[in-house]
Amino acid sequence: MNITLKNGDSLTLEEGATALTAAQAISEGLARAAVAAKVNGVLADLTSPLHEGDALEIVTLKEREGLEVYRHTCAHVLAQALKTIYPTCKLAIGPTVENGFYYDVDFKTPITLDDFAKVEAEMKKIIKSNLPIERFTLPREEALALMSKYHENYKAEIIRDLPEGETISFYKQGAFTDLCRGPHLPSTGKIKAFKLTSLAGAYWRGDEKKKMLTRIYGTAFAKKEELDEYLQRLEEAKKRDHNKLGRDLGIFMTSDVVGQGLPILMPKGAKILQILTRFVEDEEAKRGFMITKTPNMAKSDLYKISGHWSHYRDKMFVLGDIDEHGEPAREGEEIMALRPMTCPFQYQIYKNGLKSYRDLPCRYSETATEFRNEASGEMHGLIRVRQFTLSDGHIICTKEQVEGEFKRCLDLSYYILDCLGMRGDVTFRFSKRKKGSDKYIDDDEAWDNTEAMMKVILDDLGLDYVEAEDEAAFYGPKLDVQARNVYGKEDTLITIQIDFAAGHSFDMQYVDADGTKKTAYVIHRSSIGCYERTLALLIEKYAGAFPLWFAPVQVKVLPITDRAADYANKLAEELAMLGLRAEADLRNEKIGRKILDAENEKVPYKLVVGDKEVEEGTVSVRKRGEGDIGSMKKEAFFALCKKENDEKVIF
RNA sequence: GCUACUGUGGCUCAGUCGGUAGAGCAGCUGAUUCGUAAUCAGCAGGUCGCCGGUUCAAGUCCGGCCAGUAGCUCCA
Repeated sequence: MNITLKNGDSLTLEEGATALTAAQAISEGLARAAVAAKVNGVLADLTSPLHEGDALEIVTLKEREGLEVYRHTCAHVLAQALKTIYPTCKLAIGPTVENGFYYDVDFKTPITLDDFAKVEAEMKKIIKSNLPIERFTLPREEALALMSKYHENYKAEIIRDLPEGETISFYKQGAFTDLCRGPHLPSTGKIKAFKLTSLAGAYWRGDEKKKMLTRIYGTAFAKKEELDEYLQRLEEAKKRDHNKLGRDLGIFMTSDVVGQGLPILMPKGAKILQILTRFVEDEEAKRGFMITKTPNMAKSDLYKISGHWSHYRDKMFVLGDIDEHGEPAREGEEIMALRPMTCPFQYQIYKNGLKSYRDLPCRYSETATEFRNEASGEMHGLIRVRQFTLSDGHIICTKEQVEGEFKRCLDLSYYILDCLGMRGDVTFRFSKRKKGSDKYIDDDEAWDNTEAMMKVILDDLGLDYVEAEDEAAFYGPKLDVQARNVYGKEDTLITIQIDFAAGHSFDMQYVDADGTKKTAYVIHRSSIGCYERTLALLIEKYAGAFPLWFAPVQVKVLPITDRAADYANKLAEELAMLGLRAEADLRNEKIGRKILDAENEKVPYKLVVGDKEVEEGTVSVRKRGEGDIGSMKKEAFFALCKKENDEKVIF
């Protein structure tokens, strides 16, 4: 038979040939490197038989898909090892993830990290025996029978949920058989470098009402060196972790007696946030936003109108005793709650007086502190907290204005991300509802219309986005601007949302040109996101070495002896008068020590001044990352520093 | 909230088999006034996260709570 290869060549093979024999026919090296194949564009086992006219592509570990097959097989080896050591454990699922794989297992008695060595040793044994991996399929009933023979009720549940007519395949290696779609390596001996990395709990089928299983994470690479390099990179990344670095640099702290999810911003952290807040408020004002200052709490009445009382109450800090229906526990008691968002407050401003179509779009914005009672296990440094400050804004406009306003919001966020140097670090997510879920306002038509409207806007902007089901707000779809932390975990930085419901629920209307009253649309948006989270990502991005314009201390003046102390103080004052942030280090220490400390503080510029500089009115400049860049007139340094500050230079 | 791990002076870490704590850095005091990544000496600093239990004796063993970390669920 004849098959075609990726490069267009055709290859003649004997009947019954597999992808592996085809690879062997091409070269022994390719056959050794091969881990899977793509037959007519579909990823398949190397052992899968070929047919006349098939298009074949050999997949190796150089390809992403090859590495995934490799890791997936490694997950099966893990499962086999676990079954050998703990025969009573039940296997759930074992897929690959971005940097490795995991297997969810239901253990009779939970295993601990100490057991990893034993499990890894068993895995090595399985790899060393180089067991051939065979695929076979079964009809549904027989598949169920096989799994019940092994007491694998999780697997049985998966089989029952498979659509009618779906092929049910299994992979067998030695005495171990697992339900799996595949593909897999041809034998276990192909695995060269793997490691079990962590242990965690995970709910069966991601449902917190279902049983929590034990998830064992691991990773695998083509070579030992690559594995070591990966582990090394992970260690390096941890050094940038904002939760460690932010504390070391005196940016924030936490206190047991203050409480979980309530970080305390220290002078340096507060300074950075002040700089960012002023910048954002000014940029918003330039773009037509009106600043507001609304209360941090309100009566439950307000949240009842917004829908938060029914959709969000369990996440709110409620002041006063309420029953399970959210009603006062004692008749007549007034129930207040800290605000989880700003929207309903700004709507009150809109509703203060009749609005004309000439008043729209009405753009409100506020540096707003919000409170959300997150579950105790959710908190994480500055990324996930219970009290946070957001540049929160709402645009109330006509339906026709939604598109233009939406684009303006994204423009502003782009500008801010550019100034922070983060534009290249973000990805976009179009967050939609899940049909039929009771998490969302029940109005299919409005949802369909609004999601379609947002899609048109996103496509028109040519945005490269991923669609995510079941990620919308309860009142409408969102465009989420996503960023990753140092561990690769993704979080939402900025969000722009279209709300079709608020206009109705809050009765926000305007008088149109024809004299009739119409209901307004609302865009919820944040221009920089939550400041605490943004700060966390900035700490990690720059490893604490912030660009000059938002560095808490921009210049450190280092006098060599007491004789230069007055000059150093004067320099710091002159810089302050120019709106720059400078400190003089007047400690009785040698210059080398002062430089070291300033370097560790990650100050962008250090000015070394001694008798010579005092006499000449010069400064000897050290630039962070470059060292001594020579001496210059103090005015020349002021100009250079001011320019870098005003132009918001990013490096 | 769930699973696993962690918690010793401000920071980084020692602390054997249970026998009431040790170092370096930082801090303070003094000396030194020094030219580009750690000057020297001395001093002080800890109810071992908190509460309870076992024990003649607990930093060490057990339980509960608090806080931190990774993951799940949730989410800006």
